[in-house]
Amino acid sequence: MTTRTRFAPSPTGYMHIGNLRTALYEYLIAKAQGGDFLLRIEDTDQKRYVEGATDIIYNTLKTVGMNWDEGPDIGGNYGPYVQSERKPIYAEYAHKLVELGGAHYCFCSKNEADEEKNEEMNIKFKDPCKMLSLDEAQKRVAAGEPYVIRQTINKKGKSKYHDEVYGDIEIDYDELDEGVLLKSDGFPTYNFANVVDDHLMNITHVVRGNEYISSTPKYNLIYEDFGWEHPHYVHVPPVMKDAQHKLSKRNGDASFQDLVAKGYLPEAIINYIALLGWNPGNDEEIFSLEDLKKIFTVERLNRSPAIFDITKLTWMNGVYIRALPAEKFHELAMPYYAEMPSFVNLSALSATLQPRIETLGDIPAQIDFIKTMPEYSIELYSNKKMKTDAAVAKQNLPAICEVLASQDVWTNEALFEALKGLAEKLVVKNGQVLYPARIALSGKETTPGGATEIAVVLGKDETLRRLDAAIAKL
RNA sequence: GGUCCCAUCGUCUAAUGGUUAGGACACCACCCUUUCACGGUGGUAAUAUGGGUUCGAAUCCCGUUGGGAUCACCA
Repeated sequence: MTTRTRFAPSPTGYMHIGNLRTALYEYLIAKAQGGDFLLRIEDTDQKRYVEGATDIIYNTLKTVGMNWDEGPDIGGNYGPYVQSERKPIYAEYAHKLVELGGAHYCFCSKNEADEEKNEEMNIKFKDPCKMLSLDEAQKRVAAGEPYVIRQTINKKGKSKYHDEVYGDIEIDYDELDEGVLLKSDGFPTYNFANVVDDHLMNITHVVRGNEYISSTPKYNLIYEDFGWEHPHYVHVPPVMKDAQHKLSKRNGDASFQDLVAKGYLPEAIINYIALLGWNPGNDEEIFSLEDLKKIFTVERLNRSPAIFDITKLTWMNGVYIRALPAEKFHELAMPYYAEMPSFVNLSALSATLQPRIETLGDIPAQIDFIKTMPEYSIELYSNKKMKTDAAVAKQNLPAICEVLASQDVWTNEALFEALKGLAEKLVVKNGQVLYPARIALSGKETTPGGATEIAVVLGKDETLRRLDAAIAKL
């Protein structure tokens, strides 16, 4: 039997990191076995539906390269793959479950059910409708009375099941709630739809957040009542924002698209979140999606929650940026160069930036001095280690200007040799030439690249112009 | 509150009864160096707690503490 997993998000807004990680694990479990990964949209709650949310799901999955084998857009043998389009199926099975004794009609209003509950929540809802005979209930249904279908739980003792991550789970049947399976609007709840769909779609491994651990026995009861085999369960711990709170889309944190907008690469994000709750068992930590497909195993999934650490993601993103082919990095950086003056040598700029940034979002702060020289104090020329100050600058800048003016080959190597030669001729340290030159060209204490690299980025004309201005300022 | 789950450096984690408790990020120091970064070397830093079991416990068992989840006509 081929392994089949599904990613079953509800289209209620942005795709957050925890969701994406669950999708990743689902994808990897399927693909590690050469199985199928499918996409199912769980839109049974019309109130929470957000326009455009499904597109975000499609786009996110596509940009990270997690292609699905079956789904709403591409079809498959087990469709439809949108739950709202499967409404008649759930109704059919719900009524069947009533016949089978696994559920019953309930005519209580929502409020009646709520009032039954103790404020301490330790009294279970005792549904009076459970006492109705099937005959009588069916008559009331036929008469058009509004109803829901609730699960019937008569079993006693302990329910047991095996989870691939948490091991054996035992929960007393008395703890289980006789929840609503089919709502009065005819839509199923998650509790029912997921069971029916996972069975009908031949899902072999159900991967989901560990908040479902305690309701899984209810689902198993439904599988049993229908005489179906239940799938393997892989419950995964949550991704946390801090020790107390799950990562949420509120508070500006970590949706996939936010991170991409901040200049994180999809490959780095995938790599990082794969390691949030899973490890390969050795010290390696840089993995492409293809690598992960080969080495992923559920045995190495963790049981405890993991805090999302943007600092480590940022480091990892830097690793990915540095590993990029120069042309590819240049292409990604281009949008950030939109305002650059025409004299700028953009490929030289990319070359100096690539080893120095960790996210693409770092670019603007690095290149701000290029478009316009910042206001700066001549104090900037002072550097103890380089043994320079404004006086040294004033002394050396004219000669620097002269040497550079006579340079025809405008490359980093050539300029560096020329200025090093000048330092030798003047019998000063390299830094006493290069440091003032860099300040004169940038007006900043730290810059991406040294004096000669910046000169190459600025081009000869602009370089000489800035040196003249600097001399005048001194 | 009932039930379920979880607990190793600040963070992600390794070590499935025997290790000086390992790695990575971050942090600090040094080296490299035309500033910064990259790269290199080194350092600070953890088994929540109390009992068992055992020759030996981070590892197995029980309690405590702390955290999380769940108890919706949300998923």
